[in-house]
Amino acid sequence: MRLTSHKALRRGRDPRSDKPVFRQIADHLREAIQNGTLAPGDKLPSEAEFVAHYEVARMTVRSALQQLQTEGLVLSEHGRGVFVRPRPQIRRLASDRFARRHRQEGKAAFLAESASAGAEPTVDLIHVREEVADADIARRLGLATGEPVLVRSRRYALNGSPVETATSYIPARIARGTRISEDNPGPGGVYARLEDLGHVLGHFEEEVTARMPAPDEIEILQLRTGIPVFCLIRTAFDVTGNPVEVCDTILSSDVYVLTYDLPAR
Amino acid sequence: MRLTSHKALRRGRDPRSDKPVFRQIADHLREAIQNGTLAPGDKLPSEAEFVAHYEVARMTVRSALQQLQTEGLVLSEHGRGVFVRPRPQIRRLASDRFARRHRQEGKAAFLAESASAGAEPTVDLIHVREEVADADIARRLGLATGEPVLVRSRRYALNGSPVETATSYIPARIARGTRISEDNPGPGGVYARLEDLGHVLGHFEEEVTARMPAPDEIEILQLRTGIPVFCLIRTAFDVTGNPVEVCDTILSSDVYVLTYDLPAR
DNA sequence: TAGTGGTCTAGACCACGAC
DNA sequence: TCGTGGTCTAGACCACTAG
Repeated sequence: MRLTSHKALRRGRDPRSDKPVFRQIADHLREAIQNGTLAPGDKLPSEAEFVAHYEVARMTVRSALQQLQTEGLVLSEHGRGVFVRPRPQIRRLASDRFARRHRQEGKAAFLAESASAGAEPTVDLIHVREEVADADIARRLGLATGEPVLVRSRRYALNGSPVETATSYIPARIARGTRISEDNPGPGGVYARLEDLGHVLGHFEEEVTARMPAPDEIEILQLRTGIPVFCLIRTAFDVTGNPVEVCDTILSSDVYVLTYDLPAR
Repeated sequence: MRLTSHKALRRGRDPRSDKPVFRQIADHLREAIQNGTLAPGDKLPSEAEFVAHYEVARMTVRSALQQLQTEGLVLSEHGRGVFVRPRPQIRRLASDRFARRHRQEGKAAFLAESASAGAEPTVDLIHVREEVADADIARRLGLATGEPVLVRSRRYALNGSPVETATSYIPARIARGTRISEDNPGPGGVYARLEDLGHVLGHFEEEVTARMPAPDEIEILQLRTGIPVFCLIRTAFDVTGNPVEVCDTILSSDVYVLTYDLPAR
């Protein structure tokens, strides 16, 4: 980026504006990013260059850059510089992604979709254990208080970048002693095993919320500042209407577009 | 909140931690908020009190508070103090919210849901005009380039607080000269009028993304720092599979839970 | 080693809110 | 008026990256 002259900004506030100086600088840069003057991946001028150009203190420049960072427009790399955030490859999650026809191809949902998108999927951080369900999970699964559930946690990555964590809860009375309790539940995943066991799936209910990530989520998903997460809580019901599984998923929101089909009647 | 003594934090960094001081302060406060020591609505100690307690510069305290603000945990009010963010009343959007049986009650979706939730709904900022569709809208509506669309913009509020903006795009060849072009489209809303005109609705496709809001969105939805927005782009199809409307909706994510029903087959 | 961003200090003046 | 947070300055030292 070439710094053009903005005399009005020098020596304190622009008299034509009551906006704080750091906001005016942030607005300049935001506009440059949105109109393409600064393209994704481009390096911004250094803080020192901004200080010289605008004739302000370094903290004022940093406030402007911080503002853009919390908007998710730029990212800073210690020792390298500040860059316009590149747009990651987008993953679309379709509402039919748990349809039986997909399970019958023998692949779990994540692996099947990734393969078709041409990215290299990996799964790690698998923990499988039994616990007493917390109040919310127990309510969703219709469990008695104190009833045990099987908890399956895993993290999914594409081309080495984490994109999603998921934690499944299955009543222990269903899962105990079956392949669902093993690290690898086999072809088609947990849902295929549930159907093998006679719990034919009828439908799913999915709740979607969004919020800023907690520090532990930033770490596990390697998130950048300014990127919210989607929280999905999905309940699987069998054909008789009984809940058989709850899955709590955290998605990095810059990677995902969720698509749903809604009925008109 | 009563400030307990944290000698380890005084006089610079805790030698047992390589975390920056402002992060340690933020972590303390985050924990107090999450374990309930600081309840929603509570006032935090003033910056001056933190400065005296931790024996750090004011900017260090402000960095910690800024951190919590971008996480959406606290909000600051100029001249009053910093407060633990109160949780607003939640609205659930169900996937059957555009079902015909709801339209037939004669109410548009937003008003019908709000009434049942006991909140006072208002709609303002209505603009109705004809424009040339941009590339994305034209693609979704299957329009020729340059073909005009009717654009309907409005903002919805509950009990005086804005919660949602929506912009509808309807091909002008369908809407022109009908009640759809008027400010008040009549009972049941635009969808009811489309069906009156013979465009019987078949289904909707909804795309959900989340991101940090742009400054104009912060203003129009009166958002606080640290709250992402949902972006919904919904396309309405008639029973013959032709798109008849696209609706672009921005939701404040701390007010909404989206719920969807997914098929298992 | 030079340049970058990350943290921190110790002040200053201002704008807003409550009393 | 006084206490609050908002902005800004002019430095300092540190940690990371690159050549």
